[in-house]
Amino acid sequence: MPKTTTLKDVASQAGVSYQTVSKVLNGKANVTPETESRIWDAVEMLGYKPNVSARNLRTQSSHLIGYAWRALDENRPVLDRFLYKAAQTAEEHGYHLLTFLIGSDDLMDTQTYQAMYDRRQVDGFLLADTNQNDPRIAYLIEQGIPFTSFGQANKNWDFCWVDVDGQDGIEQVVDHLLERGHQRIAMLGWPAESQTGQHREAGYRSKMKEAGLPLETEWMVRVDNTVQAGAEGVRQLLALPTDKHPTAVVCISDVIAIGAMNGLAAAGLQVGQDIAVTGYDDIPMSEFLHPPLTTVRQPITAVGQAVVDLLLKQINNQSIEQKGILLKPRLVVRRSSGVMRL
Amino acid sequence: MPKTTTLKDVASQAGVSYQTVSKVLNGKANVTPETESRIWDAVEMLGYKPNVSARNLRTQSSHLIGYAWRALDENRPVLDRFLYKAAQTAEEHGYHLLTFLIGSDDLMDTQTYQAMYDRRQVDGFLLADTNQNDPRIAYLIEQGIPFTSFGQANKNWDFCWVDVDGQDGIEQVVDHLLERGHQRIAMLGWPAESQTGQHREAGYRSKMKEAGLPLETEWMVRVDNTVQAGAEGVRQLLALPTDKHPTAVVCISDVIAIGAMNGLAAAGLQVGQDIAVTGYDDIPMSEFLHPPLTTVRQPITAVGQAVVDLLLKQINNQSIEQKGILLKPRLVVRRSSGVMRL
DNA sequence: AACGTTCGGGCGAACGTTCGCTTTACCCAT
DNA sequence: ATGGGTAAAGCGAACGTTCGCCCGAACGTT
Repeated sequence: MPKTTTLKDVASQAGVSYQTVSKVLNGKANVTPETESRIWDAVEMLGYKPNVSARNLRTQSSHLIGYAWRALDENRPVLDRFLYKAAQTAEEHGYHLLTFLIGSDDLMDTQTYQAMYDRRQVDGFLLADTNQNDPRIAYLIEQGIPFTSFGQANKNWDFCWVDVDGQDGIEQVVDHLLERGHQRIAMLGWPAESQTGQHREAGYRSKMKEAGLPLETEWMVRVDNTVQAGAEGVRQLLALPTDKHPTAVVCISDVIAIGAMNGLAAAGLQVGQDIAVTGYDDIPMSEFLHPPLTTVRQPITAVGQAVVDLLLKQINNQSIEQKGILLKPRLVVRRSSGVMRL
Repeated sequence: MPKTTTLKDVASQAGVSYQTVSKVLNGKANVTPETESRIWDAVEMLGYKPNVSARNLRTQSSHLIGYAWRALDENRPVLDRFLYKAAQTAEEHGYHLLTFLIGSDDLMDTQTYQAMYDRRQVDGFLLADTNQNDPRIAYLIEQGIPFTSFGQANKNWDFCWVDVDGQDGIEQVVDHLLERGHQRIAMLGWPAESQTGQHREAGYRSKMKEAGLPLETEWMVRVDNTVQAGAEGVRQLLALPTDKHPTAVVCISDVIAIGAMNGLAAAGLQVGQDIAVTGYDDIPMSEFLHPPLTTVRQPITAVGQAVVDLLLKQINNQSIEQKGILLKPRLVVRRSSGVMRL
């Protein structure tokens, strides 16, 4: 193990005190240009890199952002993109992402967050997959711990979040289907607890209502976010009497849409021709499905960046002009929503 | 900001010196049971949590494992499972995963690893998506920095790795297809640089040879790991003269298999009936494709665990009985490999 | 000639641990 | 009584920084 070089090594090389080296490195020094360059030369020569533990101890901060993985679910493609951009933004500001695991036990989970923060292992948290009344959020607010969430929560809570306007996204989808002449539009949504699901569902309801179309309860099917559940969902729709068969199925995610497309193909229907299917997320594969999937693209990288920006402002006690940021998604039309035969 | 409680607080509460508290907490103390319980009570009462920065500074270790994200590629489903289990195993030993980003510039990348380690920000690294002669591996070996990789590399290099026997996996696939009577078996592989791709390809070659079947060069198509490329791959196969059309397509990954299935469906072929398709990875969706995909399931969680175990042994200077671990995958038969009509 | 000011840089202290060595007190054998 | 041994806990130092304050020299002013 090669001896690690410290400030003192650099100092004796440059012929100054080690504290002066520290100041120069942090740009807080008042030194002659030649002393400064002597110091930089020494730093370069010895390949000095500051020891983060020492710095963290002194500055009482870890320059680490905690992010908890709850489980490996079907939403990973979205979360991965989110995390990637978040990590990138964090690094631009000298921070890194620290991963830890939580389960599904609310009490235990908040304790995990608490432990991480109490030990000063992280300076703050990033949350995703939050629910309405998420106990983690309640806890973090109460403790005054810096955090930002991807996703809204209880309207009465005051905290930083970034979200994509799911209602708007589905409204764009339904508008698109209405334009193509569809009237019997069904929706495969998520279980009712899901807050994100509720927002997207609201988009479906509002546009159907606006178009003067009936909100048939049979057309609103709630399923888990898996391919299998999507296939099962369309099976339910196809079990309806023929005059109630939808001509379009709005799916709340691409994963479900893939299941729906499989299920419809298995029933002998040509997606994009006999029936329209739409998704949500624009996962990489969507473009290359058979047929390519009409879907909604969320500005995930913008979310990742905004979330980290907001978090760092909290950590560094900077003023925050706007605590909640709602971004608009964008409809991506492909062949799965076909052309309606009128 | 509530004042953080330190060893000294606990000590004065328990009426001992703070160093004694430290010893008790680390199980290195020689104290009367009653003193010990007084200390534990104080710890409990004040909710004391050790400050990791201070501990890290003192012990010269960060209890952090570095993992670099190279990019968001189609292999994420596998890497996510790997990472999840790695994080879990790490936590069982008091370590956490620290994420950082690298690009594709070899020199810059090794510098990033170097910087992370020199600052003592991490105690070691986990690598994935490695190539033959990966410069990161060369660098880490040379510097004597602890690391373990998911995937082998240059046979002449001496380092810790865990891998899944890709040759064996594809051999199982080909055996399965041969049993079903297939003779005209094609393969969609990865670009020739990919070491993992080479291993899997070797499985194809060896079994074809063993069965006395010709290795037609047209049946070996190399494509990128995307759905699109898979579809393009089968298009090439279908462009062959009819008597050279394969009856089975062995795909090197599920992602490519999905593309292949799409491409075949688009050409009017019934996968699992007119032609067999197999994948590799058993991504969550495979089971629910149309038809369900015959594929190879890798023991990814075992890999994640083994990789971390090996790394921690290096970090803690424990003896390592075996530096390279090769695990066997398992064939999962579903309907996409159909039943050959003989 | 005596006196502020400014510049360049040194110095001590502290962040919260861990760890090895010392000290105190007590017990027992001589 | 004296000494040796051990158990229990204290003590000093160190890990590598950052930060505020102090100090000496050089300078110009009255």
